[in-house]
Amino acid sequence: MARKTGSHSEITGPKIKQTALELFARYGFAAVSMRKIASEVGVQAGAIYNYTPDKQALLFDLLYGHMEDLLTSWHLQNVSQDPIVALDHFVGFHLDFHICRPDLVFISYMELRNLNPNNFKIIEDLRGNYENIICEIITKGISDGIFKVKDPKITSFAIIAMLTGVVDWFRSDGVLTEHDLKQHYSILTRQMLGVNGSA
Amino acid sequence: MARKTGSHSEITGPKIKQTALELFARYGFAAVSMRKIASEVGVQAGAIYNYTPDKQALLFDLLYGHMEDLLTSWHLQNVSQDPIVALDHFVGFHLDFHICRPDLVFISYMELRNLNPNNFKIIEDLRGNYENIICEIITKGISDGIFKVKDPKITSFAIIAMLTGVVDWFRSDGVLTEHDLKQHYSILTRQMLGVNGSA
DNA sequence: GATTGATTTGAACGATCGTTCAGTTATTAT
DNA sequence: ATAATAACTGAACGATCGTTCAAATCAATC
Repeated sequence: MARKTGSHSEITGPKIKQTALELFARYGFAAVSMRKIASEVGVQAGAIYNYTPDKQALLFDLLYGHMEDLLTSWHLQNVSQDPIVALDHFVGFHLDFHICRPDLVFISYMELRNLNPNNFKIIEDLRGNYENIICEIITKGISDGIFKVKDPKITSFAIIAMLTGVVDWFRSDGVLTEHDLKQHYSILTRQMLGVNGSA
Repeated sequence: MARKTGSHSEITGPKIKQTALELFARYGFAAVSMRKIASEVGVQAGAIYNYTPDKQALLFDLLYGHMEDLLTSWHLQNVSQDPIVALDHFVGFHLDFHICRPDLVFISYMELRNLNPNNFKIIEDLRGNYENIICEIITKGISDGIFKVKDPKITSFAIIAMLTGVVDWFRSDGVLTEHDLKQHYSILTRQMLGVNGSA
C-alpha cells in the first residue's frame, strides 16, 4: 500500500500547515508529534517530510508567514496624515487582523522560544518593524501637539499589548460585535493618548 | 551508592520547584523532561517523585501558588475609596508584583493549556477573582462620575493586558527605573479612563 | 554503636519521539 | 499503453519520555 486515491500535493501541503498550526496552538509545539499531525491530515508521518525539512521549519514557516502577512497587509493601507485618524486606523486594523487569527497570534507569542537563534532573530526583527508603525504614528501625534504622552515607545508597547490581549477573550459569535469592540478600543486608545473629545 | 552527603528534603523540595519553574518558562512544559529537572537539581529523576505525585502537579502547584500569592498580597493592601487613588494603587501593585516574577507570569499564561480540566478551572476562577478587583474599582469610578468609559469589564481586560505586557520587555537593570515605569503607566491608565489632570 | 526512618540511587518498564529510506502506488506526459 | 515522476507507506533507527521500585545510603534517635 502507498499513496492514497485522490491525494495531491496541493491539498496535503496546506493541510499539514493548517493542522500543525491548530495542534501547536492547542497543545504546544513540543507536545505535538509529527505522527499526531500526520494522523490528523490522514497521512503517515514520513509524508510530512515531502513538505518540510523538519519540525522546526514547520513552526518557523507559520510564524514567518504570519508576520509577513501582517506587515504586507498594513502597507496596503492608505494611512492618513492626521494622527488621530491614523491611530484609529491602526487600532481597527490590528483588531481585525488578529481577531480572525487567534491560533497564529497565540503561537507567535508562545512558541518564539522554540525557534533556533537564527529564526528567532528574523521574527523578532519583523515584530520590531510592526511596533515601529504605531510608534511613528504616536511620535508624529506628539510633535503635532495632539497626543499627550511622554514616551512613544512605551506607549506603543502598551497599546499593542492591550489590543492583542483581546484575542484571549473575544469571540466573534458573542453578544459583543466586532464593530462595537473596535469602537470601544478606539475610545480607550484615544483617551490613553490624551485626546479629549472627538468622534 | 545512593543519597548524597548533605542533601535534605528542605533543600531538594524547593530546589525542584524553582528549577521546574525556570525550565518550564524557558523551554515549555512539554519540552522539559523530569530527567532534565533532576539533573539541574543534582539528583536522579526518581527522587522528584518524593516531592510531587507527577509532572502535572508540579506545574499546577506553581500556577496555583502564584495566583494565591497574588490575591493574598492584594488583600493585604489598604485600598482607598477614591477611585483615582485606588486605580493608581492597583497599577503600581500589579507592576511590582509581576515584574519580579517574569517566569511565573509567563507560564501562568502559557501553560494553562497543559493543565487538566479540573486544575484549569481552579486557576481560571482565581484569575477571574483578580480581574474583578480592577473591575470593581472602575465600576465605582464610573458611578462616582470620575471615570469616563462605557464597559468596566472590557476596560479591565485592556488594563490588565497592558500592564502584564510590561513583563515582556522591562528589565530591572535597564535605563528605565521601575519608579518611572510605574509613573508612566499610571498616567496612561488614568488618561485611558478619561481622567484629565491630576498628580 | 545499633536501630530506625527519611532520602536517593540506578535500573527497568512500555511508550513515544523525530527522522530516514527503500519500496509501492497514483498521476502525468508521451 | 508505456514510461517517468510525484506522493506516500510502513518499517526501522537510536534516543528519550514519565513513572515505578527494590536496594542502598544517609541523618537522627536511643
